[in-house]
Amino acid sequence: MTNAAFDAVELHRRDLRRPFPRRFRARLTGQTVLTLARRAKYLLAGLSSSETLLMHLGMSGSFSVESQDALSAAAPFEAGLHDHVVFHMSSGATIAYNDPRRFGVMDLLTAAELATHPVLSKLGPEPLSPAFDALALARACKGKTTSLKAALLDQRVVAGLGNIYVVEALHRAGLSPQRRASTIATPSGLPRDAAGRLAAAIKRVLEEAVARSLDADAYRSSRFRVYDREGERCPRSGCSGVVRRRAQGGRSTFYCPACQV
DNA sequence: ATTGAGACCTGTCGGC
DNA sequence: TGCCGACAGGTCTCAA
Repeated sequence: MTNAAFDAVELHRRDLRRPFPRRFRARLTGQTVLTLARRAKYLLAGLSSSETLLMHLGMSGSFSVESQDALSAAAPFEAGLHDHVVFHMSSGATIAYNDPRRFGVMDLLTAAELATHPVLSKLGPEPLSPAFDALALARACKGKTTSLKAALLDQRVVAGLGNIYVVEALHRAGLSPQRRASTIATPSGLPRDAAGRLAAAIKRVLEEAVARSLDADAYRSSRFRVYDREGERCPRSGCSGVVRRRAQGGRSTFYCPACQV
């Protein structure tokens, strides 16, 4: 959608998780999208005004795109339930943001606000980038008394991991979700073996997820190795453990007590 | 500063 | 069938 401009913007509420910024429609209308990027779980659209449209899908947000030829004067776009924002683009496309739980976010940031953003500016490395490795992970976990599970969900340690992929990566690495984060590093922040295994497991889990997401059938039918598999046999070859579930920080953790140490 | 618990919302699913 | 509680892939805030 780069190079398309916002011809019109419909706003059907004044807030999602937070209020929309002041003059949201006026500031967006007429602007051209020059760049599209992702950082952690945020989407960033760079605008011709040099502002940035920041978007987050929360838990239940989604975008749908209707092309020009799917719509007509006789049957124009009609916002459905939970279609909170609708973008009418100069390309003819209509883009609707739907979000039943409204945990999503949209904001408009000036270049200065983007650079100093209290969340964005503190995000950790992208897990699939070379900057994320055993050393980076060890440094970030050094001295942390919290659990490995909580540390990996902390977007300042590594950016973009959510509950499922943290659970999957910890199983892949053979590390207990309850284990103290500091134990994967030496006191000076150098990586122990566990840090290398964990960094590699995170990359592998995400690479596989990306590959699956490119195949609609594989994606729909896909399940995970331990997530949502309470009571099933541990999938690790040679392990005869049973997957357990427990609450950690209010969210479900799935793990094998036999092979995750 | 760090940490853990609770809050924010609506929809869906399983059990009675 | 309908009702009810538990739970959902994410942050943020607050209190210790």
